[in-house]
Amino acid sequence: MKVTKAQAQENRAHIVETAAALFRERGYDGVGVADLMAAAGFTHGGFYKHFRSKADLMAEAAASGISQRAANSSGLDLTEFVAHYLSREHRDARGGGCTIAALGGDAARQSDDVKTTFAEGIESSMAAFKGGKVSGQRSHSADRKMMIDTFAHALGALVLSRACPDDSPLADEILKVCRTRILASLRTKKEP
Amino acid sequence: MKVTKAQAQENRAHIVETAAALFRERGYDGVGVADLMAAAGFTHGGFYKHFRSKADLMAEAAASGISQRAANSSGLDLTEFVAHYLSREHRDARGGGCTIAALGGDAARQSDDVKTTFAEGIESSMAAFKGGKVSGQRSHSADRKMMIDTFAHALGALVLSRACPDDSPLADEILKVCRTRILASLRTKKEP
DNA sequence: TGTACATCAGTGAACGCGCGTTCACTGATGTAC
DNA sequence: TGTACATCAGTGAACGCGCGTTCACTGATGTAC
Repeated sequence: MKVTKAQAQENRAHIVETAAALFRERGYDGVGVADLMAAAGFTHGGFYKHFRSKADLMAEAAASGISQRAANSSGLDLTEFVAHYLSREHRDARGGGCTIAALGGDAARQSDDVKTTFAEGIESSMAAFKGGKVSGQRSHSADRKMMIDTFAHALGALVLSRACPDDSPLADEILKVCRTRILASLRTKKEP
Repeated sequence: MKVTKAQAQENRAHIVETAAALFRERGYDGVGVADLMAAAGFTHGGFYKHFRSKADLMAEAAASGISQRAANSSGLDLTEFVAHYLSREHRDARGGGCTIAALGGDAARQSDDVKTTFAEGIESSMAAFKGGKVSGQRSHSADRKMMIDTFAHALGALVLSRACPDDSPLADEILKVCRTRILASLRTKKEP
């Protein structure tokens, strides 16, 4: 059962995307190679025709997940981004959501290979906003600082909210309080 | 080899504390029952004389880790807390640091039992500050909102910084930018 | 206070199981002539 | 264009290994008389 070169490449990409979603949902240790290949529609043996090891795929899936997300939000301004990022929908859809929020904690325990992927992902996510005008900030440096701060703030709110039980009032409270405050802070900075 | 009732209780507590630190360092899946018992100075068989299962211990270790941290920072005001929370020392000492930052992402994938422990931990951590005067906020509700927001913000900065490679300039930049901004924001709110 | 017995924290071998990885095999694709 | 052969993506059984958990056993502690 060989397959067209083009088809093989497509299959590979499909495995990476499936893996990215499953990893976000269940964590790196929560997804086995066999699980993953089955979810992508293959048997597990073929895995090693595409990847050297599971660790290899982890780095690649992280890169894919982050860049896909960056592409999705490239049209938005920071305000719109934050409003969606801290929505209940995003919080409850871990598999389809932000890779850094879903796996950042795990990344801290992974090899520098994976961590480098995350760092690059953070930079390129910020670059996606940098293209469009972010705000009325005076300098490039102030702009960058504001983005780092806003990302960290929103990420923390999402992680904290997700650590609470599913129907917990605290989970919603965190989301709402932080959304309001971040948006207010963005408004203040915009017209100083 | 039986042991005094008091000694047994002490041993149990020691296992929980050892587990809390190991889990923070390596994640729930990164620590085996045998590892853990060896680190605490025992053989693995005795584990089930103290705990029903590994999952049981996970919830208990989370509770222990969070409450210990809350006790440690009960003397500080929010400003001092944030300054330490976003220090390089805290970022690089995951095993001894904040349980929510280290395991919050993993908690999101655990049972509601563990999540409930985290939610209670968040509440009790805030209560530790509520005792001392947090700020010049007018109302109880504004006070609480400010604490939730500040916790989320600091947590996000820590998680984001830890997701970067060990000597990455970005890791330090995130910490510094967010520390400066959170402290500035606390100052603003204090004297309105 | 002293003796006999039950208790149970801790030991270490053993269990079944699922994991990441390897391997011989298949058969359509790609290539050489 | 047609034929013969090499390639290699995908299959599915098998591998060794470490995991969480169980179990028969030990012997000092706690208890009953």
